[in-house]
Amino acid sequence: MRSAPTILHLDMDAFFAAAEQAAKPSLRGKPVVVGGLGPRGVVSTASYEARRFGVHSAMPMAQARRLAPNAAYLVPRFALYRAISEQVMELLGRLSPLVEPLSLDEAFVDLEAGGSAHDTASAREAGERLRRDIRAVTGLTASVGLAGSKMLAKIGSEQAKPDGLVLMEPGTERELLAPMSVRTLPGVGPATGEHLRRAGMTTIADLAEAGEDELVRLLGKSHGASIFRMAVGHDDRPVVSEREAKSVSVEDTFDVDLHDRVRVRTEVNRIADRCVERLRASGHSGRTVVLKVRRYDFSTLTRSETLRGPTDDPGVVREAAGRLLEAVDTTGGVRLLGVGVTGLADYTQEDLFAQAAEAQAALPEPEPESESDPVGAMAAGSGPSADSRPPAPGPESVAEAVEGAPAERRFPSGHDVRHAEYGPGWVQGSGLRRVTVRFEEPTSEPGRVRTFWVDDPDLELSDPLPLVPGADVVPGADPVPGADPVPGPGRFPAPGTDQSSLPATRPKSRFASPSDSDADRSGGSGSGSGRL
DNA sequence: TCTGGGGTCCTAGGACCC
DNA sequence: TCTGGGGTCCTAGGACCC
Repeated sequence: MRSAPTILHLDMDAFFAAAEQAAKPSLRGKPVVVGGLGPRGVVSTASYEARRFGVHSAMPMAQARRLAPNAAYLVPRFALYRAISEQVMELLGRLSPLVEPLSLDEAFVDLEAGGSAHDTASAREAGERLRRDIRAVTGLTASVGLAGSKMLAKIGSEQAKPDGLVLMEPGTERELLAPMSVRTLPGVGPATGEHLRRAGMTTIADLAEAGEDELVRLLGKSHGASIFRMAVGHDDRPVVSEREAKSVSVEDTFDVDLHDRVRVRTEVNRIADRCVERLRASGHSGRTVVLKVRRYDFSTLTRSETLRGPTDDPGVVREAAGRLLEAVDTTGGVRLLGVGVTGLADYTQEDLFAQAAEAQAALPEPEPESESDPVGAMAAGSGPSADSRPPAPGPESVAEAVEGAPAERRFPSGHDVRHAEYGPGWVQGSGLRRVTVRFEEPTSEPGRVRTFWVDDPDLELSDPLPLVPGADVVPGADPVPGADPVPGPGRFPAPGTDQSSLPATRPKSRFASPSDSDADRSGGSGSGSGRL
């Protein structure tokens, strides 16, 4: 709670979908839906054009397709979003050392702590300048809320959407909040909202009037008290830049329910390995292993086991998860499996027993390699399909590959490719061993579509291109002495300078094997298709 | 063609300990 | 010598957020 609106909340507009539209000229102004494309996928982000059809986040993809059959459907490309996010976070870092990222596309900034604003006028100016800079550097629009507290800044950015700025003058918070729905408050979701509605409270004014005791009685001590404080405009939470991770987990929903107990077991092993990979990558070990099982009827249960000490050994985590699985009834089918690790130690430390075991094994003759290779460990237990499992979809989807055939290259819908002759483009759809590519790039005119065999040697997957030419350089920014002007890891790869500066790639030839099409009948499963 | 994946925080009961 | 109290850890589940 402060007397000047110097807490800023930034929220990128329809982030994933907007990033895809910026990367793919033919999708601009069109409905775009990003999310899981499998039979059990849900929507991550819908562009504003798609929202007009009623499509929104968390909606089952099947429902979205019914509502907006002509939208473009794309899988998320986190590498791209991360690269953009780093550019944005870098801009925020120029405003203040106190930046609290909430996700790839959202963050709080304490402008006062950074000396970049001290009153209403300077805060508004900083917010508008930020929006301009984000647009210049990323090509995307963002919304900004400014207020004297986190809660109000966040409500402000929500109201500002899309592409706007809302500043809430301190002192006016209670009257601003009064008429709003209880659901506006962070922490009031469907369940709490329904609970409150049954108690006759629908607006924030109702909450303030009810009083703290009543809300505590209704919602419990912690939740009730915090909701009451928010309802009367009190929120003293500071912006904190460093937050320690508390858990790491990996989960998979299967395209069809698993019934075979052996298969369930091997999937648990696979998922445990992936979880440990991530655990190690984060520089942690953990003490409690959690198994999550969602059954055919969507009922979900978790089982956990706390070890004697933290571990980052894939074998130890596998075995714990396996033991936990023993105690779970899976008859009827398993829809989802997950493995998580909590009780993180912020350093990597070998499990004592594993260490002892290795020491034993090493006695006759030292074998330094034992388990330094999580990928190898992964292959060991996951059978013949350990081959190709690129980032994308559900575990079952490899089944598309023809049996007995050599591992087929996958071209996930929406991903960037480069063709030796036609240059950069993106996968519009694939199936029946064909890939349909639209040849365009962020800075080009909308391009044309061609179809190739998946094994065409001239076609290969490529890294995302920057959305804005020379995007790595922030305009008008004083270079900080000794500092890398580019966000470090995950930055955009250097554009192929020769091609990207040329005008749109214009295919000269009328033919590309095996077929050439302008209409987009890729013959695929329909993924990523639609009239563009 | 119903319902993802990665997280955080809170509650509540039982075990265990002093 | 009626039935203690409080703190901490572990486990399971649920609400919520993006």
